[in-house]
Amino acid sequence: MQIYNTMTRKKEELVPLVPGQISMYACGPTVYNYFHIGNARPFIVFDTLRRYLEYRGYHVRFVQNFTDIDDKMIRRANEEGTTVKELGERFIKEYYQDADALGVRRATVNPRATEHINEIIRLVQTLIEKGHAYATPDGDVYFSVRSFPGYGKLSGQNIDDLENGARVDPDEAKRDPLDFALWKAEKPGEPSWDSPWGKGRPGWHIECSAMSMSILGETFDIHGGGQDLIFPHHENEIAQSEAATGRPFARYWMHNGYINVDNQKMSKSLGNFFTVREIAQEFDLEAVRMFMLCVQYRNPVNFSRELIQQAESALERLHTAKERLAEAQTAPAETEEDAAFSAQLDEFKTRFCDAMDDDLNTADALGVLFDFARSSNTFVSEPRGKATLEKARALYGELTGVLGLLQHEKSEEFPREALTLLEERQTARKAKNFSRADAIRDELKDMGYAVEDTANGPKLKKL
RNA sequence: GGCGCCAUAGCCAAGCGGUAAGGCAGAGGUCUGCAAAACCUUCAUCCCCGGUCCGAUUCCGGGUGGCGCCUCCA
Repeated sequence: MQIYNTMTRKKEELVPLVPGQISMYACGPTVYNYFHIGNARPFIVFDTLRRYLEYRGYHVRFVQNFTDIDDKMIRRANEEGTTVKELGERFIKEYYQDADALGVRRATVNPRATEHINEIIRLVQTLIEKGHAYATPDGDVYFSVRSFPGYGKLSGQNIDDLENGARVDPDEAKRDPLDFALWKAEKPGEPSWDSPWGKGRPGWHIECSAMSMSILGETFDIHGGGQDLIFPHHENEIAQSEAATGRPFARYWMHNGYINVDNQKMSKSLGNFFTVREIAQEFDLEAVRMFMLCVQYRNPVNFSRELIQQAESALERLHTAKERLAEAQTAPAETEEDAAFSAQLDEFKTRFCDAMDDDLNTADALGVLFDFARSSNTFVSEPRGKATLEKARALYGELTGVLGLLQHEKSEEFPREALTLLEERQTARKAKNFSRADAIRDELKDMGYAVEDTANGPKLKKL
C-alpha cells in the first residue's frame, strides 16, 4: 500500500517496522466540549485506515489519546463550576457517543494525558539531562529548539524564518522565542502534579510524545492528525522524542485536509463550526461518514447540509442494494451467469483494494462499490445460485465494512398501527380499491413511512 | 515575508501522458393499478496563456482565482 508521507512529501510504500504489524497513533480530542465536524474527519479517516489495514491482514495497534489537561480544559472547568477531572470524564463519554454513531471503532488504547504524568516527567527529565531542555527559576521547563538540528523537517520550515515570525510572551522566561513549554509551573486554582521542578502540569506537545512512545515504543509506524497539527505540534513531538531517544520517532506522517465552510476552514476560533451532536439531530451520522469518504482524505472538503443530503441519498442506494442482495431468491443450481458474476466479484474486490492501496482513495473505492451495487441489483432480479449469492453477500459486507458503512441495520421495527394499515392497504389493493389503498399510503406517509411494493410483498420504509 | 495546497458537468468527486470512474440532481424509457425501488438511455473536453511531446485534463513555465500553516486549533 502506498501512503503519502508528509515528511518526504511523497507517496511511499508502507513497510511496517515489524512485518505483519502496524503501530499507529492519531492525535485525539481535547475533551472540553463536544467535537465538531472538522474534528470528526481525522477520527473517520484513521478509523478507516485502521479497518483497511486489518482487512489486509495486519495486526494493528491503534492509539488515540484524550488530552484531558490543558488551558482550555481549565478555563472551561472554571466556567462550568466543575473540576477538570469531571469535565474530562463527561466529554470522554460524549466523545464516545458521537464517535460510535459515526461508525468509529474504539482504538486499541485511548490513553489520557493525566494517566501518563510519570512518563511525561521522565521524558522531560531525560531532555534536561541531555541538554535539550532547561528549567526556569519559576518552575517552567522549556525545550530548546536550537539544540535539535532537525527542527523544521516535517513542516519544511527554516528555523531562522520561524524566528522572525515568532511571538514572544513577555511573561515567559524563554532563552529563545522558539522554545516551547514542556512543563508549566502551577498557577493558583489549577490542577497540578509534583515534579522535580515543583508542582505543575505538562505542556501539550509532550503529552503525545510520552503517550505514543510509552505504548507503541520509541519508533512506530504511522502518526496521524489534521494538517493544522503539522506545525507546531507534530514538529515539536519529533524534536522532543528524537532528542530524547536518539532514534527516529514516527516513520510515516499522515495528515488529513480540512473541512471548510464556504471555503474557509471550520474552526472553533472562526466560530463557523457545527458540532457532530447538533448535526446528529438532523441526520443519521452514517451520512456524515459517507460525506467524508466521498473525498480523498488529503483534499479539503466543504461542509453544508445540502452535501450531507447528497451523501444520504447515495448511502440509501448502498443500503437498498444490500437489502436486495439479502432478500434475493435462490435458484436450484449454479449457472454460467453465476460463474460470470462470481468473476465480476473478484474484480470488484481487486479494484476496491487498488483504490485503497493508493493512499486510501476512498472516493475511488466508493465508485467500485456503486458499480458493485448496480451489477448486484441486476443480478438478483431473478433467482440465483446459492453459493454465488453468499459470496456476493459476504464480499459486499466486507467492503462496506472496511469503509465503516452499513454497519447497523436501519431500524425495522414499525409500530403495530402502521403494520395494520399496511395490511389494510394490501386488502384494498386485492379488491382493486385503489383509491382506498392510496389514501392509506398517504396516511402512512404522514406517519413517516413510505410503502414499497416489492416482489416479496409490500414493505415499509422509514422516511 | 517563509512554507504549502487547490481549480474536472447544475452540485459533489475520482482520474494525472493516449481523447474524461462514480454519486446527487435533471430528462426520456422499462417495470408497477398508480407510486416507490430497481434497470436501460441521456447529461463535460477538464480556469487562462505559453512550452515539451506523435499526443496533455494529466509534465514544465507564467498568469488568474480560491485556501491553509507560520499563534490555540483535527
